[in-house]
Amino acid sequence: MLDDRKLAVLRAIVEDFVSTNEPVGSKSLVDRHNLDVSPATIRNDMAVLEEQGFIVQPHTSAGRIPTDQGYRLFVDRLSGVKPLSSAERRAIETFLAGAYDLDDVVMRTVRLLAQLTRQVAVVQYPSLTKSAVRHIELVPLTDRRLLLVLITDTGRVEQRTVDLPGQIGDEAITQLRAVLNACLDGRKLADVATVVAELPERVTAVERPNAAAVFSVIVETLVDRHEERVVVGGAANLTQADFSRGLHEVLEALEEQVVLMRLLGESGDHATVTVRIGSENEVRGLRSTSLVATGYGTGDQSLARLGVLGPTRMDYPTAMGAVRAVARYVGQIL
Amino acid sequence: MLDDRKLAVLRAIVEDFVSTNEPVGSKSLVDRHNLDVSPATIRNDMAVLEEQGFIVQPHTSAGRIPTDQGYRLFVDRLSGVKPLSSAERRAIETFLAGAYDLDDVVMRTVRLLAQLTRQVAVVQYPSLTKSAVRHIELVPLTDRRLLLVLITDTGRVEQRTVDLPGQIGDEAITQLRAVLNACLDGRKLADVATVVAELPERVTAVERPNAAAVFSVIVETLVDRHEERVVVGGAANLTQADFSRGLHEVLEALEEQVVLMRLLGESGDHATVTVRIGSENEVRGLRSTSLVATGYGTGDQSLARLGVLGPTRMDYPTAMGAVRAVARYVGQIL
DNA sequence: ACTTGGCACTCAGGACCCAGGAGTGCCAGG
DNA sequence: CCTGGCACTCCTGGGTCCTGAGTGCCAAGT
Repeated sequence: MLDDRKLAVLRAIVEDFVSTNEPVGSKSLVDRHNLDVSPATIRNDMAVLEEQGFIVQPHTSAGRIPTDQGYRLFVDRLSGVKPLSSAERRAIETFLAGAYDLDDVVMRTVRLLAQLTRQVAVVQYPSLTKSAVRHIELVPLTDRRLLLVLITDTGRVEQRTVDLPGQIGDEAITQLRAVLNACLDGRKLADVATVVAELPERVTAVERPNAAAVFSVIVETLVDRHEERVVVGGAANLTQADFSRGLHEVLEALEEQVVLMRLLGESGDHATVTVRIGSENEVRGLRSTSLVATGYGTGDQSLARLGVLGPTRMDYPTAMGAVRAVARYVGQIL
Repeated sequence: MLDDRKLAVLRAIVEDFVSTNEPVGSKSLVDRHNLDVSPATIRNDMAVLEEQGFIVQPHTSAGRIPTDQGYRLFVDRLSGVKPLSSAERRAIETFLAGAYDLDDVVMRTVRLLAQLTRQVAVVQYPSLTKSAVRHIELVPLTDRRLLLVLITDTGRVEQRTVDLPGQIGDEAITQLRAVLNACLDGRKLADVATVVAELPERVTAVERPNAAAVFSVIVETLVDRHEERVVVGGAANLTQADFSRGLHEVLEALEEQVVLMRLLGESGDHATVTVRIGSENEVRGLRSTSLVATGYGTGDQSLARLGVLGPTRMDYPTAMGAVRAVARYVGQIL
C-alpha cells in the first residue's frame, strides 16, 4: 500500500521538516531532493500519506508536517543510525577519559550528550540491584547513631544514618562490621535481602537489637528503596525548539525524578536504541517530546539507561548515533 | 531630596508592578493605594524619581516601571522581610523533617524553596573546608587501585579512586587506614593539608610511594578541589516570568556550576539575607535576574549558602522571608 | 512653594483590510 | 499512472486607522 516512492516522500518530508521547521510542500520537495517526478505526482502521494495518518497539514493549503506516526515509520523503516564523525568519537573519548569517580562520570556523560545532540540529556545512575557489595563500613556518629557506608563494585557509594535502639560500643561495631563484610562481600545486591535474613544468628544476643536496626537499614537502602537517581542536563536546549507554552510542562516533568524514571525505565533490551515518539510517551507533559534512549553497562548486562529528550521534530538518526556511541563508551569506562 | 511621599510612591510602584507586571501610571496609583493627593502631584513625583534613575517608562506615555536602582532602594529602605505564615512554617518543618541524609536534605531544601517562592531555588552543598574529618576508609578495588572514602562530621561523604604506583597488600592497607584515621580523625579539613605533609614518616619505607599517592589524593580532594556543588530546582518557574528571549541565557547559566558558585559565593555574612539585583550581578546572562541569598549552617558559622533566583520583578519581601526561614530550619537540622 | 485641574500630545496595541504567494485538490490528457 | 493546468484556500506581512492610557506642562488655587 505504500510503494517505495511514497516512503521516499515521507523520508524527505521528515528530513526537510526537521531541518527547516517549516511545513514542506510538493514543490520544494522535488527541488531539494532529486525525485524525478512532477510536483503533482508528489501531491497525490502526499494525499495518500495523509489519509494513512503519517502527515498532516497545519491548515488548508500549507505544506505537510509529519505526525507522530510518521516519525515512527521514519525511524523504524526509513532511517538508520547515523554513526558519529571520527572527530566526535575522539571528543567523547577525551571528554570521558578524565573522570574521577562515578558521580563525575555521570555528570560528564550528561554534559557530553547534551552538547553532542543539542537536546536535553537524561542519564540514570547505574542501578544498585545489579551490582555487588564491595565493602560495608560503619562509622560511629554518637553512641546511638551510626553512619552506614556501602560501596559497590560499580564504584557507587551509598550512605545512610542508622538510629540505634540502644548504645553501642566500639568493639561491638568492629564485630558487626566484620560480620557484615564477611557475609556480604561480593554478594549481588539482589541477594542481600536473603543473606541478611540469616545474619542475626551470628551476633551475640545482647547486640541483636542494634544489629537488627543496621540490617533493616541495609535492606531498606539496597532493596526497597531503589533510589535510582536521574540526572538531567542541557535544559537550555529546549528553548530553541518552540514548544509555544508547553515548555513549562516539559521543564516541570524534567524535575520529577519519578516521572523521569518512568520515562526511561520501560522496555528496551540492552544495546538497542529505543525511540519513544510524542504521544507514545505515557508521561503527561511530555506528549510533544521524543525520547531516544538505550541501556548501558558493563559487559552484556545493562546497569541503567541514558538518552536524550527533544521535540518530536528531532534529528533521530544523529541522536540515535550519539546515544549509542556514548552508551558504549560509558560502558567501557565502568 | 526624596521626601516621604516620593518614597511611598516608589514603594507603591514596585508593589504594583510586581503584582501586575504592567507599567503603572499615576491614575491607578492613587486608586489602589490611598495616597490622598491628585494624579498630577504623583506625576510630578514620578518625574523626579525618573530623573534620579529609580524608574523608567518603557516608551513615552506608558506607565513607569522600577529600574534596578529602584528595586535596590526598595529592598534597602522601603520594605522589610515578610515573615512566613504559620502554615508555611509548619510546611517547612514537616517537609524537612523526614530527610535521610545530607543529599536528601539538600534536595528537599531545593524543592521546598522553589515551591515556597515560585522561583528558582539554588542550594550550595555544605562546604568541606569548614567541617572536620570523621572517618577515612580505604577499600581495595584491584591490587593497584583503592577507593578512598572520606566522611565528614556534617555527614558528607566524599569518594575518589586512587591509582597506585605499585601493588599493595591487605595488611599495608590496614596499616595505612590506621595511620590516616589516627592522625586525621577530628581534624578540621582546612588543617588537613599540613597534617598530611607530616604523615610519610609514619609509614614504612617500602609503602611510601603508595601512601604518597593516597595522601596526594586526599589533599587534592579536600583542599584544592573545592568541588562545592550547587543544586538547582524549580527551573520551570522561569517560564512564568517573561524573559522574552533571555530565558535561554538564564537556563544556560544555571547549568554552569562555576557560574553558580560565583553568583552565590560572594559577600554576605552569615544570617544576613543579601539581595543582588539585575545588573548588580557579575554573571553575564543573569543580568536581568535577581538573587536573594543567605548563608546557612550550624551554630554561628556559615557552612554554605542558599537562595532563590528570579526576575528582577520579584516579590522581595516574601522571597527574603522564605529564604531566611528555610536557612534557619536547615541549619537546625544539620 | 506645593498642589491641582485642564489640555494637548504621544504612542503601543488592536481591528481591519488588502494583496501576494505558497500550497493544495481536481481534472483531463498523455 | 504521471503530468500540466487551473481554480481555490488561507496564512502572512504590511499598511492604515482609531482608541485609550498615560504623560508633560501650564496657569490658577491654597
